[in-house]
Amino acid sequence: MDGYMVHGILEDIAKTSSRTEKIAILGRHMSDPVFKRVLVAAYDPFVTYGLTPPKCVGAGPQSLTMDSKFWTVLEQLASRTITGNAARDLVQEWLLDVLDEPSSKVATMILNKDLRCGITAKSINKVAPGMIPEFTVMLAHKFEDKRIKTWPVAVEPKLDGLRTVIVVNDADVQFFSRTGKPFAALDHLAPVILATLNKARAVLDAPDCPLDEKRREAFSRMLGKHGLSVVLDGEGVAGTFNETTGALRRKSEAASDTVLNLFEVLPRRTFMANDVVPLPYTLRRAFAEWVLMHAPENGPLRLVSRYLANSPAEIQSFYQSFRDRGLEGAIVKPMSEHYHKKRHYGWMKIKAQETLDLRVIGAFEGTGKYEGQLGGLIVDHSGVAVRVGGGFSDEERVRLWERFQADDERGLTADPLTEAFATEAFAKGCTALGHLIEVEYHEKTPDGSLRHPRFVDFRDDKDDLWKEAA
DNA sequence: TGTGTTTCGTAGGGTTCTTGT
DNA sequence: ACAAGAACCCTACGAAACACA
Repeated sequence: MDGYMVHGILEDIAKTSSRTEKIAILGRHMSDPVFKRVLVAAYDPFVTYGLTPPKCVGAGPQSLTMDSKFWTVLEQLASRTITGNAARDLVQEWLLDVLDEPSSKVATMILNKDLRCGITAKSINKVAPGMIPEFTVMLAHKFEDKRIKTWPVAVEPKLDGLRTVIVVNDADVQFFSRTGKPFAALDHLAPVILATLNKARAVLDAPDCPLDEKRREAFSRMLGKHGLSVVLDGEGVAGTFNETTGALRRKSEAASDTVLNLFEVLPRRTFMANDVVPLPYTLRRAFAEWVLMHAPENGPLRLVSRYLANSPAEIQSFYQSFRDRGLEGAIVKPMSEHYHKKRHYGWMKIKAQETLDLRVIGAFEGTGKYEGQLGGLIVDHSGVAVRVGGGFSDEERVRLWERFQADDERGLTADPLTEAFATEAFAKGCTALGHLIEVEYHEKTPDGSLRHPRFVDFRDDKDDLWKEAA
């Protein structure tokens, strides 16, 4: 197979909107080494190339085959042997002068880490299990009380930091983000983790172990039959959210003030090899409590607290008490649910929803499938221009982009961040600019912007200027 | 050497379409 | 008919790496 054929197959996959059909096409070509290499190069999340390729179409002589030197170029980019302008120039040369047109297109898509045909690692792994490495953890859905079948449910505080997953295999301790990227800034916590686990192990093995035999057996298996073999899951917190992201990503120094707020201690082999760790929350919680009993007091390892709620009202009151303590929200966990390595209703989050009515001062075009449509609206939030890019339906993106462009041609001259802007927009009959929209968001950021802003609706009804005109 | 830009990563917010129950 | 899965848009912000004056 060569670049021409790969490109043809990707076009076939792009053409059909049916997922089963996409997977069937993938399956027909999965045995080809070039095709496989393209898929892995594009979708392995642990390989990145450190640049955005220039938009250019090749007219060179070479096709992308197994022997192509382009694979070497990719390796050099991935290992950052070649970076910066040198990387940019080399890539441009390959895309323009070396590779032929279809191969150049495929190469560009690889560098963009997106083959533009409606597939990702999930679909590929369905056809060829394990081909694309995936690192997944359990995530929470939004809270819905109809999901609760039995009471009580566990309610835990939700902390605002970075998800941290710690893999312990004997004396080897590694720290990962929720997507499997290493957190080297936490390596200094390995000794305290090992000490805690070893202490727990010693108590289990002692003749005067306080646990009954059945429980001792179960905990012993969960801790690892031979040596230590567990995965700890929790939230790393080092100050505010921004301080935490900074500290944990920093390579130059250890994140020494980090507290690991742990909520799971899972058997490592089961975690690594399966999509589900088939142990009920109650057992996992009991095990985590018992393991972390052996952590040093007031040290960096903490077990997140847990409360039991017997009604939706009790859940809300726990949530409110967490908010009053300055915490981000609550996680609700039905007691019999297993640990699923995906977004699952076994965990449900409750978070604050704030809303504001803000004036539209601009707009921007979308990218990808939203090219030529609205990417988002820009609003004035007490002098700070905030980009609101979520919450629109596809239809609204088309309509609003047209409205904005018509407004744009009216040639507004006032400073967008002043009161005069709305007056001028009104005088010139704008249909988007100068109007109020309701924006939902998570919180105000230290810079006076909004975290996770999304569009709700136009609110001319709340705006004297436009209300009178209507 | 300092300043600005790009890339990548963290966190999160959504809509749309297909498939499975 | 409804839920779940998958794909793919969008945000703010920090660190690192690089470009350029």
